[in-house]
Amino acid sequence: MDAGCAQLTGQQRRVVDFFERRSKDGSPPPTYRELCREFGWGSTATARDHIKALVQKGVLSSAGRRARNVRLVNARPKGMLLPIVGRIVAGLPTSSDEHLEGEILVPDEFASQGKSFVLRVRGDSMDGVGILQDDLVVIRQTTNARPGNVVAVTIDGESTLKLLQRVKGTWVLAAANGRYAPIEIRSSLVVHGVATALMRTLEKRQEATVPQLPFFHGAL
Amino acid sequence: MDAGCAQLTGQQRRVVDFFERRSKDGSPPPTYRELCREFGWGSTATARDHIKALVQKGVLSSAGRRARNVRLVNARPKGMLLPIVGRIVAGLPTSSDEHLEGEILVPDEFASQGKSFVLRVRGDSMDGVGILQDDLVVIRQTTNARPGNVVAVTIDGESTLKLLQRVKGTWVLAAANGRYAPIEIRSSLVVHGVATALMRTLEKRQEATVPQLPFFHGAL
DNA sequence: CGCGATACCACTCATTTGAGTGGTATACTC
DNA sequence: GAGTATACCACTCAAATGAGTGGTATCGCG
Repeated sequence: MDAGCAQLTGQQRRVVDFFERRSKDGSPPPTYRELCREFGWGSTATARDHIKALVQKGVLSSAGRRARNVRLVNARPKGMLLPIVGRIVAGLPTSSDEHLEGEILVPDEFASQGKSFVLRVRGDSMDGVGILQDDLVVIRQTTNARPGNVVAVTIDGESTLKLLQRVKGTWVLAAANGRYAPIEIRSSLVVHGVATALMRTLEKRQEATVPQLPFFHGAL
Repeated sequence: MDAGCAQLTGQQRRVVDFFERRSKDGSPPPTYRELCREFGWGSTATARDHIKALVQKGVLSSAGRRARNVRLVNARPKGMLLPIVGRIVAGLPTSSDEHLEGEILVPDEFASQGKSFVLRVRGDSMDGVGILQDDLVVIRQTTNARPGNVVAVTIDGESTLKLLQRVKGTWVLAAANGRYAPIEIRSSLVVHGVATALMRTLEKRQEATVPQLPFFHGAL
């Protein structure tokens, strides 16, 4: 995948780094002249030579004679913004913005494929598998699920997370918690999708009067 | 914060949307002429008028006479790439790339301030508070911690997560799990930081022969 | 040594581009 | 009805820009 990257020369590496730095802080791609200024070159031909070489190596791409149209080939965002849903009302949760709490950036590893949304967990029915109240759970909208999956369902108007199980030939929705009885599948029920990932905030940030650890030995 | 956004006219809203679309797919900002082509305008003056109005309203920004230098004011990445550390060896975990597993994009909400890294959890010592084996925990590197925080520490060469507690005037590192005894603070010990967030993959994606749910009622 | 790749230079040129001038029409407000 | 903001137009122009030509120097390879 990154085969060509190893074959970059030192100077070429530095040029790509410059493109990456620009990309990160939101600046448009540099012009030949801006590259010259950055690297102290005296001729736009030098900049063009480097761009040409890097395009050849597949690191950059450009098309046609347009200003600032050189870009990094692998400039994927590595994540996607998904809506946070507080409660699933009915039907598609993303279409109605009734209980939308906002958006959150979910890493590609957690929601790469298919339409997904983020559900804020209510209740403690899943704490047996480490899913707690107020956790954010990424739900991939799908009609397929396998035993062992955590699924988001709406049962008789109320929406929760349940563990999908197969017991003696029948499908059962179970809470991962002794205090709730498993539900056999018969009532009016909507499956929204399968839980693919979980995100939780552990520490409320209050930087007020924080005590210094007395036993701290210094990590550097 | 978004006070000015409500005062955009319909057309202005459409222009900003175009900038956002371009920004998302990685294209450089449009030129006056590209805007004209997009909206069917016949004069670059029209494009300029709109840009000028939007800059005035604080939605866009531009500086000087340069090609494609108009950009969205709020085009933050909304997340940051943090290294995933498999095991903390000694000292600063991020400096040595010995046990680096890669990088992951962490939402701003989870690691907005201070230097942080991501630790992969080993062992079950924290499953009492919903932190399981193989979870990814965001650690904010700090020398400050409060009772109740989950901290990443290295004790006698081994690094784990512990619950920081204050018991009868002494500091104690406890596991959130009955099977481990709490550790009083005296031995050689390094605090790496405080756990601020948690991320977990719930479903291993295997799209092979997935059975259709027999009870599925159709969420569209 | 010749060959190719890298890494620069000076200089030119057609196009692209931002920015300006001046004008029209509509809508809303005071 | 005057004033102001929006939303467009035609036309112009200088600066910015990508791209080209031709040249130099270094380095490693066979």
